[in-house]
Formats: sequence, structure tokens, C-alpha cells
Amino acid sequence: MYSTKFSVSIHILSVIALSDGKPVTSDYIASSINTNPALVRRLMSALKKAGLIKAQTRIGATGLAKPAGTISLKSVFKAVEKEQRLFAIHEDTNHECPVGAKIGDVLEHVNFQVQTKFEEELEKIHLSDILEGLK
Amino acid sequence: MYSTKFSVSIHILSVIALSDGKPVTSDYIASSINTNPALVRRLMSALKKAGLIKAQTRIGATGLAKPAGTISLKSVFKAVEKEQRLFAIHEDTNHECPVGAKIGDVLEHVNFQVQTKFEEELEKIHLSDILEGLK
DNA sequence: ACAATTGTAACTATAATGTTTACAAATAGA
DNA sequence: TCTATTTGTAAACATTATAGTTACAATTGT
Repeated sequence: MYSTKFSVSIHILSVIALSDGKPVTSDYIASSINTNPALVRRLMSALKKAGLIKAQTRIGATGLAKPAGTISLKSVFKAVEKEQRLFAIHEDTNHECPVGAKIGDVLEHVNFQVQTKFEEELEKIHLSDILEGLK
Repeated sequence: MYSTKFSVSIHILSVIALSDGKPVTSDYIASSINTNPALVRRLMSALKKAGLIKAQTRIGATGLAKPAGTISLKSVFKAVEKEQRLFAIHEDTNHECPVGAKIGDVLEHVNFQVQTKFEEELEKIHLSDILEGLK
């Protein structure tokens, strides 16, 4: 299972989007999530580097860096989740066994197939859909 | 990311399927994976409970409980992976904030949507496909 | 210059995983 | 019936990732 980073990041983006240009601080966002400002800033930093939000010292987040309709959940996921693979694969198999020798490649292929579908699905959902759901 | 339990289970099922009726012990399977027999037995136990393999004390695994073409990777996943949700959701949000109050439901919906596709994809792949790839 | 806020590093607690040891229960085969 | 073998399961440990916290240098609007 993936961590809460992804869902917390969507929360952060939603607060920023709905503040409509008025700057919001990591403190304010943290109080909406009920968590720590430093954790919020870590994620904000990643979102900024990914070109999703604007933020400045002394002011806070001043808005999305592009329209909510163009921010896919895939781009959010890629920005903040360290482990992007769906499945871990046991690497150190016994290559003298016919199954052990080939299973790695087969599992990689399965992972790729499922993961591609997964990312395609994330690509279809945009921050604008989230905002719509929050109304 | 999901643990290696899923991929290790596929490895276990492959070894059992390819032994073609001849019993295999957890010790033998563990040597193919390069891991511990106890770990293999834990997963075998789960696979047996899920009705995917046959195993007996004093003999070992005696085969698949049904044809490889009818064992989907979804059934394997469901049998052994404890956390079946794709995303963790931060629960304790501030409900006095308009975003905090509603974001949980919205994220649940997103999770459901992506997870459904993910499981549909796993359902399409069967153990027989894995065995084909091992040839 | 000052005060506020980001951006980042370091530390702690907690939980899950992977690994290992151990042993009771079951049972095939002598 | 006895014995040796293997499952099935519990318990302990090391490692890793996450979540949460404290701290502080760097930045910058006023």
C-alpha cells in the first residue's frame, strides 16, 4: 500500500486551489489536515519542484502553478511518492532452479502491465475533479 | 508499494505447478526462492486456505487445487496480501475546515475508482500465463 | 532592520516486512 | 504401534519506511 503522502498532497493542493490566489501558509494547511507544518512543507517543496504550485518565503503558497484541469493525479503521485512500483519483487532467487532463473523477468513484465493500467487511470483524474467533489 | 508476498507466492505456485503432481516441500521451494522455509510455509498456508493448492503434513504440496488457467493473479493477491488498499488515507482531518470535512470521502472515491481498475487488470492474468512465460 | 515563512536536516516513535528459531500436530510408512 | 518427516503456527529480531516533531539557516515583504 502506498503511504498517505499522495492523499495528503491532494489535500494540500485542494486547500491552495480553493484559497483562490490568497496566500496560505504551511501552518494553515497543517491545521486543516491535523498534522505538522514541517510535513506539509516537505510535500509543498516536492509539489513546487514538480511545477504544480507556487510558493515563496515569507508569504506561503500563492496558488497553483497551472490550471486545476491540467494537474493529473498521476503528476501528483509522481511528485511525492518515493516508491512508484506497485509490487516489490524478491530479487535474490536461485538461478540454478529453472523457475528461479526466469521468474524475475516474468514478474517484471506482470508488474509493468498492471502498473501501466494503474498510471493510465491516475492520469484520467484531475485536481479539478477533486475540487468538484469538494463542493 | 506492496510487499514481496505477492511475487513470492507466484513463485511458489509456479514451482508447485511445474512439479506436475510430484510433491514438493517448503524446503525445496525455499531453496528456489533463496529464502526461509518458514516464510514459504506461511504463504503456502494462506494459499491452501484460499483453495489454490493442496498440501499435507509429512508430504508437502501435492499440486494445484484447480487448473492454472482458472487461478487469476487477483485471487493470489487476495490470498496473501494483508493490505489490499492501494492508498493510505490520512484519517484525522480537521472537520471545521471545509476541505478537511469532505476530502476523506472524495479520496475514498478516487481510491475505489483506481483500485477497481487495478483488480480488473490482475483478474485478466492467470497462473497459466506465468507458466507460459517461464518456458 | 525586523519579523515571518519557507526549505531542509536531524531525531524519535511506530508499524510492516523479511528473516530466523522453535515446536506442537499430523501422518506416511516401517 | 512407533518413528521420522513435514506442515502449520507462534514468537523474536533486524531492518526499513513512514509519520511526526524540533530546530534553524535562508529568504524576503514591510
